[in-house]
Amino acid sequence: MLALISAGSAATRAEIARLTGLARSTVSQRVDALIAHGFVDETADAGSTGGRPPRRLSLRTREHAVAGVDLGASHCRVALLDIGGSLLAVREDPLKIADGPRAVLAHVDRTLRTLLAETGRGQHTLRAIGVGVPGPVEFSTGRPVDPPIMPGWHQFPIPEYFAEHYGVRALVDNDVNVMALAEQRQAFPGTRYLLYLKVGTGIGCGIIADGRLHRGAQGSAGDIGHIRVGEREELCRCGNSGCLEAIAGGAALAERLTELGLEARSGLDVVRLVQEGNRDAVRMVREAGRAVGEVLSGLVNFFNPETVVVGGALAAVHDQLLAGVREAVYRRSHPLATHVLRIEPSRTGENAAAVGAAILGIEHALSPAQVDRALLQGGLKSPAIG
Amino acid sequence: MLALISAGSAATRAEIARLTGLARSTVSQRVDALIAHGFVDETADAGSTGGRPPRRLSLRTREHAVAGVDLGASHCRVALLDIGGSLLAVREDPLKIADGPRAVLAHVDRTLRTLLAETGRGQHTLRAIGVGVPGPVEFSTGRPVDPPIMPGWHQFPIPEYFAEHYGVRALVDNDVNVMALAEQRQAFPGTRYLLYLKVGTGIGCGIIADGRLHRGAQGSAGDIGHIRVGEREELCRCGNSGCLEAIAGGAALAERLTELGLEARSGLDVVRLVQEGNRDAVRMVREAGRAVGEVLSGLVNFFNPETVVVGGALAAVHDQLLAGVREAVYRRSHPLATHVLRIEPSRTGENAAAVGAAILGIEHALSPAQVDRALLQGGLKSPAIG
DNA sequence: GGGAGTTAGGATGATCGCCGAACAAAGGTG
DNA sequence: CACCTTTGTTCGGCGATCATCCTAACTCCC
Repeated sequence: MLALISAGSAATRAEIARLTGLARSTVSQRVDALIAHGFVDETADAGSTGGRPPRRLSLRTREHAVAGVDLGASHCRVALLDIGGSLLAVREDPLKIADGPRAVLAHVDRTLRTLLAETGRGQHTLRAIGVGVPGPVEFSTGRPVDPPIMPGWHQFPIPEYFAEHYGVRALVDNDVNVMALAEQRQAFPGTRYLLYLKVGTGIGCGIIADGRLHRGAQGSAGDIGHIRVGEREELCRCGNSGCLEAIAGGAALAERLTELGLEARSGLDVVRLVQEGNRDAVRMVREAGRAVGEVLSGLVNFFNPETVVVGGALAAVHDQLLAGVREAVYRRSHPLATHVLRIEPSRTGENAAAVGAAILGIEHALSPAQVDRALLQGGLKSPAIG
Repeated sequence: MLALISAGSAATRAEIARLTGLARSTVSQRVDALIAHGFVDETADAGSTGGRPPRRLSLRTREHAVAGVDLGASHCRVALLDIGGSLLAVREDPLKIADGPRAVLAHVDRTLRTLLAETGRGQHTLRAIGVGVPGPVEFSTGRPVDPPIMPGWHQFPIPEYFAEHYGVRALVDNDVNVMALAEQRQAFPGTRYLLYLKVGTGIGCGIIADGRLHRGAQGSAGDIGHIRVGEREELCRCGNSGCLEAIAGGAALAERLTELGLEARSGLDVVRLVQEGNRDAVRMVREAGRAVGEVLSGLVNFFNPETVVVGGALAAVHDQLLAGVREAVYRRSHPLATHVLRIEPSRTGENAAAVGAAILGIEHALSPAQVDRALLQGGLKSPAIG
């Protein structure tokens, strides 16, 4: 009872009927229920096309908000979206994730309350929370699993924390996964097979297969930072050598530029140098692109995606990076797989992870099961009917 | 109206009710319909457990057969299975696929009629045909797409051929895909994420994600034979160098053994030499295993499967091959991904592709949509009722 | 060997979701 | 102003499912 959430993309009763194939009467019945329970609003009439003008339906965005939390190694970004997917407010603060879950989540809690207050939304309008973390997570329980850069977070029950404070479900996933989700849902809605490559300090990959996130058996899918490139011997912090991350990761590039006597502590510095036209930095980024492309060419053959999106800090200089990536991929991958393949820079920008996390929350809140549950419970703040 | 096909795994009415959560009355009603239309048989009572003994239900295997066709570069294997998945008969003949679709399909047609006759099944009992071919296929239309070793097959409408001759749907897929399907359905039924690695003349990979075949955007997923290994420079027939297939494929190994003065024309000869204890051959297979493992370790990080199955001609010497594969994978892959990872030799044997193709047919024939259609059409040869 | 208890399967009336047809509303068009 | 088009609503009906009750068939134990 509810494929009708297509109202998310705006529709009238008659349109829904045509799209879903349901009888107009049935659609009316269900829409009435949704209106009565405060999920949907009837806005003004739209123009007629020769007959009675339809009444437009829209999600009641004012009363249904969702939060997206992007936790990085040294930052914390919280976004507030309405259930229709519009960004209402964002805030980023520097914050060491190594401070541990209690401190970090308390900060998120404070920030979220501030954002709710600033946008004039009551706490009771929050429907779900999505969280992206920089490490492996068991999605079903929302607990990090041995995350290397998140000391103290192993098995910490993040969803329980938010359930206590807000009484809503929290969905926790790897940050690269939610970025892939944001990119696919917002920039490439028709694409069913998409890879999101994040080239930042480290290198990771979010996988959309058949329109859904692929997390793999243990939820560690997409961990491509430690795939070996060629016969190279660069030492990696993982203990192996020749890892993609140790060759093309932002941290590795910065380190090598420092050895050349340049001022570079992180991937951002590398980007700055490239933008300033430093030839060593440009060469190095292009080289990194080739290394990424070499690994990617294998993944393209294996996975056969329609679209590869390259994001992360280094994607800011995508002219240089993508040139190397494309070069390697088109040289090595099978023509059938590259024939219609698109390799493009990310379009979602710095809010990608926070928005992606929020999308996780939105899709949960709008899932048939959740909506059914809400309807059965007599709605939320239903003006009429119980 | 029909999750009940679990009868495939044998069940009684009461069991079905418990498993599906449906009311016992509802189950009875639907089972009656299936019996009336000849899909299901009521066999003898089973032992009681303290109450009325249940009546066992089983698919009416005598009246519902499915064919699986395995087309190789130089062989053609046709298998006849009943709808329950039991192998009734197989036949393999040498046959050059390069003879073109007309000649090959005519041969399949003759073989299939022979098998039906030999097993005493009428042609009208055939419900579907699955076909595995050694090249890329657009699954939805069942047409090969620029298959390199199948001259004359490009865009040939295989399903139409069988629709004409038998009036049933034919499902055509890449041979590695159907082998992966056979392995997952028969040997690892609980595994949701599985890779099937075929190491034969060439090297390919079938992918099961979330329990279903992953074919990718253009249906070319799993084409890993031309992923580059290290910095090696072996020339490959694809025009590139360092391809996995050119290093570890059976054809490449045979060629190199020939250069050493040994008698080896194909992967089978390599296997024979290894079994005879030839040290060069053993070393070479182990080396090939390491090359395969190096590529596989990347795929394991990326895809995070539960199980990797190694099949194909060279898997006959899996002691040597798997040793190399495991060595490379456990050295290079992330612990989280390899923690519960199993790397095992294929269990399905030489009938894998034919049986997998037949499974494709069985699952089609038992899909709710197909069963509904059959029920609406008044059954097939229903003894009573119309 | 005959009840008591247990489990399987069948029959019946009620309920729920959905559909189709008729109808009312609201606007165009000549 | 009559007539058409399109939208949305009302209402009776149909089919699938469920809960309940009932019968069948068997075990176990006194």
